[in-house]
Amino acid sequence: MPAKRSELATWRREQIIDSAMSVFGGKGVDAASMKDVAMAAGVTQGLLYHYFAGKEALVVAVIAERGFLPELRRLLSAAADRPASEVLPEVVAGFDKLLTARTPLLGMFLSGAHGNPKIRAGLEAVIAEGQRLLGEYLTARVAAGELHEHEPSAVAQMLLCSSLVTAVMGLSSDPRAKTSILIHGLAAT
Amino acid sequence: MPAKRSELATWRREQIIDSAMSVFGGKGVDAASMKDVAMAAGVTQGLLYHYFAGKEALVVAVIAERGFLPELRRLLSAAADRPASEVLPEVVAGFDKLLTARTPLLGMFLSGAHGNPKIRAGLEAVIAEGQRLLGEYLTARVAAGELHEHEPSAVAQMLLCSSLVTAVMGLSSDPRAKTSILIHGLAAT
Amino acid sequence: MPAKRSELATWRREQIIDSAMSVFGGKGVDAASMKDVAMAAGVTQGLLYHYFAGKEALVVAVIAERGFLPELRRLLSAAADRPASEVLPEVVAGFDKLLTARTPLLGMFLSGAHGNPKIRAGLEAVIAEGQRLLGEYLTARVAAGELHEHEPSAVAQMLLCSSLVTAVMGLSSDPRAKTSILIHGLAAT
Amino acid sequence: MPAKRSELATWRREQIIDSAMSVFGGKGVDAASMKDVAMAAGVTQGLLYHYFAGKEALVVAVIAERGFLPELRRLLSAAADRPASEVLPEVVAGFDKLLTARTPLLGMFLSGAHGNPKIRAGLEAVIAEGQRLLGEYLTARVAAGELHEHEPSAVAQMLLCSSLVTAVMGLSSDPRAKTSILIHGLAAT
DNA sequence: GATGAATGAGGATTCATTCAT
DNA sequence: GATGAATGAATCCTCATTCAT
Repeated sequence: MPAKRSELATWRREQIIDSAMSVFGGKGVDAASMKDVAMAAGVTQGLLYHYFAGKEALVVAVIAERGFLPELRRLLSAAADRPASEVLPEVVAGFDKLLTARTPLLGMFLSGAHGNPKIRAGLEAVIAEGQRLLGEYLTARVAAGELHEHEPSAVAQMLLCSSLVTAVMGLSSDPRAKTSILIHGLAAT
Repeated sequence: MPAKRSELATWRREQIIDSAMSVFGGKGVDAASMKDVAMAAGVTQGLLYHYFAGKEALVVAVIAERGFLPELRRLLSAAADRPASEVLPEVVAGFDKLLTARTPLLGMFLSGAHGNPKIRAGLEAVIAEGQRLLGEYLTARVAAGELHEHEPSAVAQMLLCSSLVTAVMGLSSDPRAKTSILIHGLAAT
Repeated sequence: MPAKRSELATWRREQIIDSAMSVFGGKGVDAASMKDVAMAAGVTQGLLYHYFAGKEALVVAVIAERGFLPELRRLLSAAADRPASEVLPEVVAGFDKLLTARTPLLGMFLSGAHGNPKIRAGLEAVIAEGQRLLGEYLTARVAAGELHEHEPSAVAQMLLCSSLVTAVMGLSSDPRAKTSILIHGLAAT
Repeated sequence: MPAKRSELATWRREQIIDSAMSVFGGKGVDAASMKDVAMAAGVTQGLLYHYFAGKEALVVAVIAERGFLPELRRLLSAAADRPASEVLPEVVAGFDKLLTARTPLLGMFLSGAHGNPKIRAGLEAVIAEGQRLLGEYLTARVAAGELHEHEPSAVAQMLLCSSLVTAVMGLSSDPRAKTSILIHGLAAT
């Protein structure tokens, strides 16, 4: 709780966003009321509207400022010259960790993606960017002669979507098994 | 609209369930009001409560009577003696079709899975059952010598989760590419 | 459950009235729904309206056909030539028993007396009649020289009202103590 | 309608409680809707829930803040050394006046005592306390030699219950007649 | 910056009643 | 006599939002 006025303001903002994320994530965006958020943040309802134009703006702020995208980019900026057998398990494990570390946000995506276009856009961005970045890496490995020609988006989908669903549903994911199968295939001999 | 009274009653029930599925799927379970459902079904709100105990009961009825489970079972009861290279693409394509054919239900799962335990249970059942059935088939193919030893649940997750997410998000899925990669692997040579 | 049609009809009527009395008494007239009554009677809602014009008519029927009035009259038709010291305790004890024996009806009076004029009328009738009958007896005893001149309605009120309230509230009543005090007075010597 | 904000708030609260008391008393607690209360108080329905958690909380507030108990206590704190022939008529007349002065509250008790445990508790408290206080006084008069040994609760019941019922039913009560009979008895000579 | 009183529309649900079968 | 499908109005309550203080 900083002393300076302007710092206190931004601190309050962050505090509200954090509370909003956990409340929205906990009960679902629709089911959560602004009163819930206000109480969780320890402020009055009125103050919420001092910092955010409304509920939707608060949702957007949570996605924009707590979204997975920046970390996802860093995670998938895999060194293009390291072998897939090393990089892929790392990437999948990292993505799993990223998702489970911020389950409330994932809950927001799950519950709000349908009705709220803003939330949906946030979810779509994550998937599209993940698919793109992972695809780039795979293409590079094909060029390097490690992997043979294939449809990179299919691999990206299989990897990222399974992480997404397992995180959302609380299932266990096994990055090593998945990547191993993908690289060596299932066929005998 | 049948003539006999008892038939009309069951017909009404079905009609309400269908309307509920599309309304819930369209706006999300939380955002959709019982009034919406009533109007979509062309009945009064009161009648909804003559057939269903409440909103939740209606949701449960939609899941129970329009759920993917029966068709999923039929779909995945793949002949254990046919090769994976044939069966897997069929299964994935079939699952894709099954999901996209009933997008409203998928929307319900997406929007309601978080807050409503009943919906979540329905979604979990679909995933668990799919994983189990597909796993059984793969194990049989390992025994038959077509595939080498592996973790079947990892394959099932990659296949089914990617179908799930692509259907939900309206992305395109390529069953043939996915299964081909899984069987032959990505590694060069 | 009699065989003949007309008997069955009257039997049903009684059955409905009994169920209505206990349901109305149990939850209060307002809080009890016609559905509650129908279920308690083991009939459909529709049939209720075959026998009674509506909820109010059912309430009136319960009061008219299960009311305290007939028994109250029999009870208070005390032999005018028997001494008050004998009659009064009998009467009060009898009234207490009458009230507690049909608590549901008492509950109806309590909960419905205010809003529903019909119920209120029923309650007023019981009180007025009790006051009148008891007053007559007391006047006779004054004439017989057993009691001195007094206001009979005051005695009736003290006796009957205390029975009413104690029955309603589930308190214990002591008829012998009350009547003894009334007859001999509280004053020392 | 005070100027300061905090005063206005408490004023509103009182105003709502008053309106609630008269509305609940007028139509009965069950029959009266929150809308009725809101209109009577000249506020919107929503505001009711700003001040009170719900209908029941409002009922409880009315009983707690407008109940008879405080005044009843003051009334029955009769000087233990004054003779019963003086005190008793005063007390009964005072109780009569107290009850008739706040008929709406009495109506609430009458109509709501059955279903609502909170209301019932309020009514029971009034009766129990009245019985206790009056009993204490009578015991003191026995000790003073004015009255002979007797069951005080029987006297209290006869006095208070008859006042209660006559007030509820709008009957006339004659405090002097009642107390005179109680003190001197009915028996001739 | 911060409060909380106030609003008005909308939510799920219940209910007495009717009527075709 | 009996059924139960159907109605529409009413009920309690919640919510996002505004604004004077």
